[in-house]
Amino acid sequence: MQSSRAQTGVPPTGNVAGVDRPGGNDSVPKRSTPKVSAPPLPETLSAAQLARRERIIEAGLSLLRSHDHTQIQMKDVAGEAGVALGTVYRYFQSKDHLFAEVLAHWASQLVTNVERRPLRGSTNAERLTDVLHRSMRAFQSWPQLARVVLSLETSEDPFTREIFARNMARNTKVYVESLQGLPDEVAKDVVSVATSVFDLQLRQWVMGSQSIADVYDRIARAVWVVLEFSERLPATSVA
Amino acid sequence: MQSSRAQTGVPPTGNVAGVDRPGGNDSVPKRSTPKVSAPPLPETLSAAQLARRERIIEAGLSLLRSHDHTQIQMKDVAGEAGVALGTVYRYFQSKDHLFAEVLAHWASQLVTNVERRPLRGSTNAERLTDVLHRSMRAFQSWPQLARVVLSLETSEDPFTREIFARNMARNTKVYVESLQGLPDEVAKDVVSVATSVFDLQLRQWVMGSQSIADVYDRIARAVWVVLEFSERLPATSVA
DNA sequence: CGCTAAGCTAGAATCAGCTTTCATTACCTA
DNA sequence: TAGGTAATGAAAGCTGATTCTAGCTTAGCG
Repeated sequence: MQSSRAQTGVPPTGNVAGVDRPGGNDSVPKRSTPKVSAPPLPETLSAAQLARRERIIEAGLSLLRSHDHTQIQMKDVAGEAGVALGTVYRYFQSKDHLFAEVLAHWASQLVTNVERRPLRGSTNAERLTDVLHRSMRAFQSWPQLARVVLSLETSEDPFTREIFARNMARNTKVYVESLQGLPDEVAKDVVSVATSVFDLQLRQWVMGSQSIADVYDRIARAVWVVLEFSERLPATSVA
Repeated sequence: MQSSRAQTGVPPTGNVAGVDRPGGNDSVPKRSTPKVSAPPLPETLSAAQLARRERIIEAGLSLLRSHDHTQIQMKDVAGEAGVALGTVYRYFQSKDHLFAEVLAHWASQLVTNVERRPLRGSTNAERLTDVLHRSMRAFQSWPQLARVVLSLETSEDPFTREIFARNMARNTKVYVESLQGLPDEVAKDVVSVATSVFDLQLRQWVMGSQSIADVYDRIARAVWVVLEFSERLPATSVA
């Protein structure tokens, strides 16, 4: 189930073992059963249940149209989906998990959408910029979702992490595909940098410390700086 | 006081006006005075008060040695500092605010430290990589602080944002200074990208989805890719 | 020196929301 | 149609930040 966290040099989390509380508080470990039963995998559900699950996700997505996810309460989602609160928790481990699924749901629609119409531009830089700008535009038309992303980026919930990782992998794939004629290694590096820039710009925009115009500009600029160099490394020079 | 948030195209926060709750819940606004009085500026405090304030910050920093900030409760900090809980709130608007100051405190020590010993490397790429690696190493020896950073990056608290912005400006300055002979515009772009990469790598390491070795590697690689290009733009070509 | 407001302290009380529980009831399959 | 699983509704748990209260202390001042 859990995927990552199996690397080298993982930082000491410091919260795994409930050793001792800071203050004079000498409380007990308190490791009550973290969760009796994990939510069933979607694959194992009946049609009716899948539908119900879907309904819950769409309810969440729908509520995000007009409300920040921090304002949306689980009971609201349940209500909107026409389902009992407990039912929501049958399908989703936590609020984070639910919204991670919501995000994935939305993103998967987007990707097919992006794939539908071909990328603009004749150079790698132009194409990569185009994809990044498209992604940003998507968030721009639904800022609440951007907030969800930022919030989930630091979620500890394993389900959330899993979904999130899958999501990021998908994005990376799309980005990589916008690059042609580059050695795999180089393409990977370029995409890694592009992703970083996108991430930070998204955050700064959402947090209100950067105008959307600057965001687009910085993304374009970053791509330019990075790619124009990389394309000179291999023999094949563009333009 | 507040600095940013005055740009163009700020995204609709959606949580400013307590219009209507999603569900059928027709609760009242409940906007009791959000905060009667802001914490006094450090400059206006007596020596004894400054000392007390300092003591609180150091208590927070000290507790971070062995505990994640989410595990540290305000009362713990108060206890560690030998101060009443209410006093902590006299000096700091919120938990976020407190930890932002803790972070700033730590960072300011670091910076002077970095400035003390000259940067290694004869090229811009080497020097920038060196600074970034040093910064990362600092976090590596104190992962709890990295977590604080990630958490504060999305804090809404205006005090926190302010402190954070100042911090980031300081970092940027150090980074820029590692670059020599580059047009201002280019240097800015390079640093912007470098910062993004650093940020994402820090997050991925802290969240356990990237080994620390890979983190250093990716940073170096990113700098290489970016800088080796930029240094070819102006007349002066290195190596 | 005596007074007074502001600063402190120790605790207790609020509050908000996610999560969990539980007694029922509805549904599906063998 | 019995047995078991899933869903419902309502009502607690629970955790911690934040706020409030009442009684001391202390520094500055006339």
